[in-house]
Amino acid sequence: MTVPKLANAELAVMERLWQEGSLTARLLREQLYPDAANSMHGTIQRLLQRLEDKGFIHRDRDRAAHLFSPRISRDAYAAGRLEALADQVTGGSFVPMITHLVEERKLSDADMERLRRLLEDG
Amino acid sequence: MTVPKLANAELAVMERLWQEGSLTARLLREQLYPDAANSMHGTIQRLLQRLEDKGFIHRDRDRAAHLFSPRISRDAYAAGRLEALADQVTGGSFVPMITHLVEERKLSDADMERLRRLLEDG
DNA sequence: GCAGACTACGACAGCTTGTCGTTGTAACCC
DNA sequence: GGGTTACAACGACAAGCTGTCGTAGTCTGC
Repeated sequence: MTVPKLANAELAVMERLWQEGSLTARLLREQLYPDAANSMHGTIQRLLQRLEDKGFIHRDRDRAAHLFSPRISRDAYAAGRLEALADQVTGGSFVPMITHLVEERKLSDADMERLRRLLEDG
Repeated sequence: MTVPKLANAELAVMERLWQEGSLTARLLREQLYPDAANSMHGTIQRLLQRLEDKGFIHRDRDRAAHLFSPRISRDAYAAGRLEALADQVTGGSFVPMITHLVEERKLSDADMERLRRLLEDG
């Protein structure tokens, strides 16, 4: 599995980092648990450490309060998980599930059009 | 989450059912754990019960040894999980991750061509 | 009505995840 | 410098899920 799966709380942290670019642990706590106790600070540290271990974020140690930023974009993560899904279920090919989505009309007209243009360019 | 996630052992059972159409617990055990002890029979029953609870399989009680068959196709499962992934990460849209796959050239020429034809027809 | 095969289900260990407490350390203010 | 505040590092743990196993009950054919 090239791109590990993110757990819920980990994903919530990544959401903030994808949105803001980079944040300290304190800012993350304020955004994710606005009215929570200080104990949440340890939780954030734990989550950040695990995210760093998994290679999802970069830790800038230059300042006293470390600054965290994503190492992988949201789209790259989504695409990586899609690859993992394809490997696990459809022998590595994306076509069967996309076909199914099209047949079940789960794709909006706008999405269909965007994909058409994407494939023409490539 | 409309389509629940399958755990590893559950997916292995579904693989057999997708391949064979329908099987008894005994045949599943023989295929999945060829040289295992009889205790595995209880394991299979447990997995089948959980799969039934989640709505993945149909249990035919007509015979003494129940006959199990998929309620959802492989492609429908894959597409359902893809939907869940999109909902969780990219706000419900599939385009960003597929775009990323195309840009990173993770799609083979054959896959690209198949998708082009798929979108033209739709 | 007995043996063999099957179903139903409680129990549990291993793992992951989210949370919390503690300890050590760096910055800052007086 | 001493005290205070904020932060990093990390061990511990409960809860949930997963795969496994044991056991008790049930059905079937002979």
